[in-house]
Formats: sequence, structure tokens, C-alpha cells
Amino acid sequence: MNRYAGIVIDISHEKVDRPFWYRVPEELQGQIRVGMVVKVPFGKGDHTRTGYVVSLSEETDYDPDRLKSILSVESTAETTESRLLVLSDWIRKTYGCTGIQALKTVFPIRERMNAREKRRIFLAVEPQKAARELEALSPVRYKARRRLLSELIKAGEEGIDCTWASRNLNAGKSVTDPLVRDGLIRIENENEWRIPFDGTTIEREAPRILNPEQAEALGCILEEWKKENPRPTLLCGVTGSGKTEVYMELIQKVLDEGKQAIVLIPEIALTYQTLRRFYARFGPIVSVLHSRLSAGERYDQFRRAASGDARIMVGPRSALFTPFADLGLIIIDEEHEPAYSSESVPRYHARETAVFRASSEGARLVMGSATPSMEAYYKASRGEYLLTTLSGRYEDRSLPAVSVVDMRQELRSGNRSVLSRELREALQECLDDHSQAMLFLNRRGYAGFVSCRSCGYVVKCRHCDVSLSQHLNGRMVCHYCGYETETPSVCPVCGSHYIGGFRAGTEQVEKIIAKEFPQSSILRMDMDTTRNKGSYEEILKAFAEHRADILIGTQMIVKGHDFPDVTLVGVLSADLSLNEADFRCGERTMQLLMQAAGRAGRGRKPGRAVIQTYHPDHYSIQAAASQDYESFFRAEIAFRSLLGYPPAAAMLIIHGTSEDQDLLSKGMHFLQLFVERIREKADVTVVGPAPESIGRINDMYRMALYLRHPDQKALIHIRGMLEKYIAINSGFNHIYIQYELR
DNA sequence: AGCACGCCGACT
DNA sequence: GTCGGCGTGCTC
Repeated sequence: MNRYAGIVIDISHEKVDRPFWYRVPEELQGQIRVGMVVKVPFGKGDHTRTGYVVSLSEETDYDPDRLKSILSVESTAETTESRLLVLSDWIRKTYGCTGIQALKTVFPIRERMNAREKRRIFLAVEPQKAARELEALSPVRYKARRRLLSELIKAGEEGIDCTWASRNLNAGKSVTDPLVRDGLIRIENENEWRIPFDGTTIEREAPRILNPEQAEALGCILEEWKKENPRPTLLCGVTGSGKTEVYMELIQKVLDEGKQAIVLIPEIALTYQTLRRFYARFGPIVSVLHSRLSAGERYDQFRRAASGDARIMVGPRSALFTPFADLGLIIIDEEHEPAYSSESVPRYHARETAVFRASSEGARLVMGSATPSMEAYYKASRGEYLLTTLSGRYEDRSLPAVSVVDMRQELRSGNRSVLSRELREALQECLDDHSQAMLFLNRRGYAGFVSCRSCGYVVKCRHCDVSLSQHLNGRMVCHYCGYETETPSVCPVCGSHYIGGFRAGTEQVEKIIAKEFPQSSILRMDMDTTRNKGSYEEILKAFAEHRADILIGTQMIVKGHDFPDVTLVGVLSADLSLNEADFRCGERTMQLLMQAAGRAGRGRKPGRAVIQTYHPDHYSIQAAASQDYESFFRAEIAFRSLLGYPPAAAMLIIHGTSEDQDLLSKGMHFLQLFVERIREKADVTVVGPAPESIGRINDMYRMALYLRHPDQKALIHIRGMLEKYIAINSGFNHIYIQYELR
């Protein structure tokens, strides 16, 4: 029996934001479950407080003599909080993190505190009277009270912020309480909700009539929803096929049932336009959550959701934890986007987590994509998800004609430019036609690295194992830690003057295009030009209004906006993402290329896409060229089954980080030996340990160990054993271990 | 958050 | 001394 319970006390303060151990009394044995609300004695005065059961266990690491007992079960009924606690417990168990890390992911506890402290102190009496009281106070005693009062007299009707007073005047509760009691001051909560989005200027829109294809997809989904345990739905449809209208009909249905809906979108940059569309349809019950909101704004959106003031929440990954009391639907738009996978602990995946939340709260789940993730399509193909498709574009717009250019052939025929002859001609035609073109560099880097042509020396970051990127202002910048230095004019190793930039970045491509097409106007979009707030939107808006002929950019230009005048999309280097050391690189390449090609011909004029590559026969590129997702999926799933990669099998990646390279290497090696000794029926494949693709960031060395097994549960079990092994081994004290379950 | 404890300056 | 304000640290 579980004799001990981990309980989080319902006091919103950082210091007590962790579970405390309590004894489960005999009369409550077997009744207590995770997620329940209980009453417990807490603190010096043993005050009775509300607590949430977050774990149950046979043992504790706390001195049993000092344990207190649970007093009673407050309510066996589930509350929004208890359901979210169950979710946080699932995250902890599945992704391997501490209970606190899981709790902090699900509940914005720290922010709740900030919001509470958004209280202001006001004078409760006339300033003159306050001044007299101030005089009357002994000049030697009551220093803090005198500081506070004179500050309040200065502030006038504005009052002063509680946090500020506490920090700068040392006027905490012990100072304010007696003054409140004497009726000299009063403290008010700012009760108005900060709404981070002004929807008043948005014109409301009536629902649009669905085209036959959308209506059919909607019908299929509603049919599935009639079943007792509806499956999640995967809605396949290219951008522009009208997935959003289907989402909105589904949301309307859920609202009519009196329930709420969460709409997940991959990144903040896309929030505004999505929000606009939902607001136009549903009005002020739409709210938004994202990391650029202030802590107070974020917290207020949670409260609006909990109170029923907001009934639709739009936002990235974290919006999944919106505390809706009766969640009816979760929508995940662009389900395949890597942004749905958290990069920090707990490394949860929003799709998997949404599947769990939906099934445990009886909500429905719909995810959409033009190029589904292997995971989602795999499940759909096995009937675990319902698969519906929106194939067409509106008004019979045809798919763009895609051609693949073999850059090896170009080189052989003496063309050493970044532009193939075909792309150059297409660009010329496009400009002659007064249409617009987009040029896309398929890679994360934006400026090339600098190397010595005599000895091969490459300018690298002093703190990370990456080459520095060159920018036009002559500086070399590390994109991982921000380290900056001057571009050397002579090679620091051999002294040669033949040192310079290599590989074309967006800046260089812009220069080349400007030289070849001097009559055209060019916009560039990359990390450098979009650093300022709002510049992202500005560039896209300028391009959408045809204030430029050519847009050059990285990944970020393939998402979002519709550009009706774009008839040509050029992909300058399709393979750069193919060479990444990740089993997903084929999938990613296909997705990027299909999205990029899909940007051409969104208006009346037919579109064209030119993909330049050194691997014209690769199936990722072939599939993108023929816009044929099915054939890509068949080839890729065969490859993954053969090698035991997800989704055909489960994988656990153990990331180790340490300042000490030797220690890290030894530690990771011991982990490998440990796994090999305990491996379950020899079904676990162990690869590594090996340095990560970037072996050092910010002077921290990074290594990874890969475990594969047909069954995810076996890997979760092994991870549990690893955690114990690491905990009792002081050798791991200076190695930071993270688990990534795929 | 709430409480106890310990420090420190002022007054009997 | 000793009283009360004020800062700090702990709570299973």
C-alpha cells in the first residue's frame, strides 16, 4: 500500500512551490489518488491548508518521524487543477523529469505570484492627514513606516506597487499590516485583466460556407465524434486548402456543447494572423498565450480561461496547459512542426501530450498538416487516428510545376554561380512578367563561415564547436553563444592572406542577385533583418504589397502569408538539411521543399518551382518535386523500420553535458556499460556514446547515448533504472543528464 | 503565505 | 536589561 503522499500546498509562492511528504492515515488508505484535493496541516502553526496529491509512494527520503498526516479528503470530484496535476504526473513519468519540473511546465506558479503582487498601496486618508501622522511618528522608530508614508504622499493618487515598496523601501507585510489596521493605508488588487490583444478594430466575420470537400471532411470528423471513444483526427491538406474553416466549425460545435477549445500553433511569429481570424469569427472569447506576454498578462489569460471569460485559447505549445474546466477540443495546426517538441526539460512533445490530455479529459483532438509528421501519418495509416484529406485548392488553382536541377551537372558545364541557368532564366521571365519571386536557402546558418584557402583553417567560436558566421559589418558571430570577433585579414595559423568567406549566405545571395538583376528590388529576411520586434511582419507586409520583386530568406519565409503575385519559388540548396546527422533529416527536407514549392502560384497565375540540388535522385527531393507525400511516406517508413527508428520503434536519447570532457566521456561510457548489462532480453540497441552534432556549446561539452527498442515502455523502465544508478553515483555530480524519449 | 527566531537600537 | 520593529529562513 502507498503509505506516503507527495503533496503540493496551495500557497502560490516560489518557496513552497514543491511537493511535501505526508503520511496517508490508515482510514484513508486506498482512497487517496493522485490529483485529489486534500486538507493537510502545514507550517509552524499547523494551519490547515489545501493540498494536491501529486505522487503516492511506499517510501520517502524524508525523516519519517517528522512527517505529518493528511487530515481529510477535500473532494473526490475532479477539478481543473487535479486534472492538470494528472497531466503533469504523466509528463514526469513519460519524459523523465522531477515532479517540480513537470509542475512548473503545467502550472504558471511563479507567474501567479507576480500577478498577486501586482497589488498597489494607496493612502486611505487625505495626504495632509498622512503628513500629520508622519510627523507624529517618533523620528527614531518606525523608520520603514515613515519611508513608506512619505513615498505614498509623493505618489499621490497613483499609489505604489507592493513589490516595489517591499524591495526598495523594505516595507514588507510586517510594515504594511499595522498601517492597514490603523486605517492609514489600503492595499488593492488590480483586478482588471490585462488583455494582450486589442480586438476592437477587427471586423467580425460570419461563418463562411464550406466547399464540398471541407463539408465532407467535417462530416467524417463529426461522425467519428459520435463514437464512444473518438480517435484523434489527422486532417491532411495543403496550405490554402481551408483547414482553418473546418477547425472553426468544429470549435463552434464544441462551444455549442458549452465546452472550451485550445488551438495550438507552431510559433509566435504566426500568432497574430491566426488570432485575427479566430477573433473575427468568435470575438472576445478568444484569448492568446505566448512567451512574449508579460508574466502578468500570461497569468491573466490563465485566469480568464479558468473563469470562463475566455473559451478559446490560441497559442504555441504551452497553451496546451490552459486550465479550461470542460475542455472539449484540442486543435494542433501544422502538426509536423518541430517547434511542438520542447528543447528543454521536460522534453515533452505537444502532440503526444495533447493526445493524453484529450483522452483523460474526454476532449477531442484534431491535428492538421500538409506534410504530416511520420509519427502522425504512421498512426493514421494503422487506424489509430482518423485520416481525412483536403486535396484541392480553391478555384481550381493548379499545383506548381516543379523542376529539379542537378547542380553537379551545372558545375560540369562550367556554371559556378549559386544560380543555375534554369533558375536564372525563370527569374528573368518572372521579372519581365511583373510577378514576384521567392528565393529560399534551406539552412539554419545565414552567413557563411570563413576559412583559409591555403591551410584550410576555419574560424571557430572559442566556446562552442561551431564555425563563426560572417556578417556584412565585418564581425564574426557565434549563433549559439553570441561570441563576436573581428574577421581576420590574415590566417592566424599560416599567415596567408587568402582567407575569406565561403558558402553563400542570404546576405551574399542578395548581393549576387542585385548584381545580376540590377533593375529588380530585393527584400531579405533572416535572423539579422528580423531581430527587431515587428520587423518580421513588416517585411512580409511589404512583400505582400508588391513593394519588392524578390524575397530572399531562410526557413522563415516558407511559412505564413499568402502572396498572390508569387509565381516562382527557387530553392538554392535543397540538400543542406539532408546532410544533418539526424534520422529525421529526410523528413524535414521533404517538408521544407513541399512547403516552399507550395508558395508558388497561390494567385491566378500558374506557379513554378525550381529546386537546385546535388542529390536529384534522393526520395525526399523526388517526393517534393512530384508533390507526392504518400510515396515519401512509404520510402521513409521502410527505411525507419529497417533501422529501428521512430515511429517504427521507440528511442531514448540520453544527453549528457559537462564542463569536464574526460569526466563526461567516462560517465557516458559507464551508462552504456550499465545499459548493456541490464538490457531487456537483448532487444535494446545501444549506439554511442558519441559527441552531439555540436560537441560543445558555451564551454560545456555535450555527448549523447542512443537506445532503441520496439516498445517504449521498456525504455521508460530502463530510464528509471538509469536514474537510480546516476543518483547513487557521485561520479555523476558534475554531469548534467537529460532524457529525450521519441 | 505565515510563523518563529534572532538581531539591533531606544527607552525604563 | 527588555521591548518592539525588522530581516531571514523554514515549512513534510
